[in-house]
Formats: sequence, structure tokens, C-alpha cells
Amino acid sequence: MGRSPCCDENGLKKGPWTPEEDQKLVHHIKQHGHGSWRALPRLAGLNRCGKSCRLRWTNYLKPDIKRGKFSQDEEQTILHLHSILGNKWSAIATHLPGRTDNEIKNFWNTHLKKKLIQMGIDPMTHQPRTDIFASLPQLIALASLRDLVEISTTHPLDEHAVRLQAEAAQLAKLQYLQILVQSAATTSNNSYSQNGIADMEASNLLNSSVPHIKENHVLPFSLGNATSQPLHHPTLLSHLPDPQVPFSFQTSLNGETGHCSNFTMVSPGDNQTDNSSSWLLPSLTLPPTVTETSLSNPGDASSTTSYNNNGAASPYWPELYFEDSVMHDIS
DNA sequence: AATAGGTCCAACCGCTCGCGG
DNA sequence: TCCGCGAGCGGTTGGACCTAT
Repeated sequence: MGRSPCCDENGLKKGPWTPEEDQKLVHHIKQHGHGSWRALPRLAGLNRCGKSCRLRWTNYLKPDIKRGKFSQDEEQTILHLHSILGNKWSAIATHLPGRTDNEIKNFWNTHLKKKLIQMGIDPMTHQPRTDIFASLPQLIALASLRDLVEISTTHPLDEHAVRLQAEAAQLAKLQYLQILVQSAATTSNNSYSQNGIADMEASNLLNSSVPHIKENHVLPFSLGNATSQPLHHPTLLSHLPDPQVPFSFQTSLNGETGHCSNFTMVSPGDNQTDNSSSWLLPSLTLPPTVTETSLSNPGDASSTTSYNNNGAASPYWPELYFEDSVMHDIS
């Protein structure tokens, strides 16, 4: 295996490029193409090694390079591809026109990795981190304590006891759901698909407030931002979903449209299940039931009491499968 | 206003791959 | 088939910039 000679050995310049050097490089490549990178510096009148020139061109000077913040779509694409390809930055970059592998790598290391860690997801495996989940009861307890402090300043003691008891029941549900999530995470082979659940859970458990749960007596979830893409397309919710956002959908089975509002979820066994429109999230062994859905044009939907994707593949929120059909969000 | 710590990103380093002689 | 070379890739670094105290 040969190795490119180090720039130091030839007394070539290293470090940041000057505008003059950039100009020489761009001018030369526009005139002659890059050809042999090794020969290019001499031909272009640059005191740099070919490697440095290639890097400067591919990462910075190439005219089709897109600069600026990564969009939500790009972010989701990176997360999705990384869950499949790992640190194959160049492979990932081929799916993001105008983005360089270096830029994607930097974006991953400085933003996405931290974001996943904060959500309790291992950035390498894309699976929920057990150490984080292990500490959830403490985190929840901490949240309860905070809530208790707030309540105690405004309510009499007896009322506290009643409310706290109700909250304890809800927290128990939360923890129960967490166990389900962990179970789904460890049994599924689709690592990417676990993000949605982990995202959803981590967001709601770690970031949402206990008072919210207390008010609604259900776990608040929604489809988050309405999109025009099919719901089976993996979408990572990078923020807390808004439980009040309704959505319309169209089935790919027969093209009928429907509407869903007050999209809430309760744990299994809760009596709030509406059998005419109860939905099951896929891939959870004991899926929580979604209730309080209203379908303006139920069509095939109302004829089925529950829907699932046969427990396979991606339970990635907000995808919802029923039978062999896919719903498209058309909100 | 000063400064310490954190963040970001362009550029470098060293390794592997693939091609050609 | 082997070997040398150039190119490409992923990991790491250093310094500029930002933010909190």
C-alpha cells in the first residue's frame, strides 16, 4: 500500500486557504478540470499538495455545494440513512444533493448525535439507551416532586393527596408504557423504527410536564406536523408533538379520506377505548390503544376495529398501518 | 469588559481501496 | 500475482467564534 507523501515533506503550505489560493484553484479547474490531483497544484501554481486541493474543492469550492442550515427533511434523511449505513458519510452524502460528506459528518457530530443522546437514544445503534431508561423512574419522581412543590403553594393538603394519587396512577401508566417501549426495542430488528417510539416516549416522558398528563388523564400524542408525505414514510419527530393538531388522511387502499382529531392514547386496559375507531400502534407487544378519534368518512376504517401492520417492520411514529393499506396524511 | 468554557467547522492525518504496470 | 501510486474515506484537530458568568 502506497501512501501519499505528507505535505510537510515537500515544504508545502498547510492550513487555511487564502482567497487568492481559492481563486487559482477554481480558475484552474474551470479551465482544465481537476485531472490528476497530484499534478494539479503545480499546474495551477499552488504551493499545496494535491490532497489539500481536492479537499478544498470538494468540501468548499465546488459550485453546487449547498451551504447553510440543514433542513428538517435533510436531518431526517441523515438520521434514517445513518441508522442503515452507519458512519458511511460519503454514502449518506450521495442522497443529499449539494451536501458534502464532511459537512454531514460535522453536522452529525455537533448536532444530531447530541440530540439523540439527549433523547435517550444510542447514536450508534439507534436504539434506546438502557442506562437512560433505567433512570426514568427517578426522573419522573423528580418531575412529580417539582409538581408537588407547585401544588403545595396553591392547594389545601387533602386535595394534594387526591391529586397525587391520580398522578401516581398516571405515572404508573407511563412506566408501564416505557416497559412496552423497551420490549419493542429489544425484539425488533429495525433499529431505525425504534427511534420514533423512543423519540415519542423520551419527549413525552422527559420533556413534557406532569401537569399536562394530570389534566387529560391520557398520554397526549399526535402526528406532529402535518406533512404531504405518506405516513408510512419514516419521519422523526424532532420536537414535542402537539396533541391538539388534527389531521386528515387518505387511504391507499381505496382512496377514501378521513379525519382524525383529539388524537390521544391510553394504556392497555383503560376503559376509554372506543371500539369503533380504536387504533393500535404497530409492533408493540401490548399496543396502547388510541382513542377519541373521529372519522368524518370512516369508510373501510370504521369497518375494522383495530389496525396493525402485523407486528412487523417499523412502528415509526407517525406511521399507521391498517390491514394492507397505508394512510397518507393530507392535512 | 474580561475571561473561561463550549461550539462549530475547515482542514489535516492516516488508513484502505482500486487501478494499472 | 504483486506492487506502487493516486484517490477517497472516516476520524481527529486546531482555531475562530459564541455564550455565559
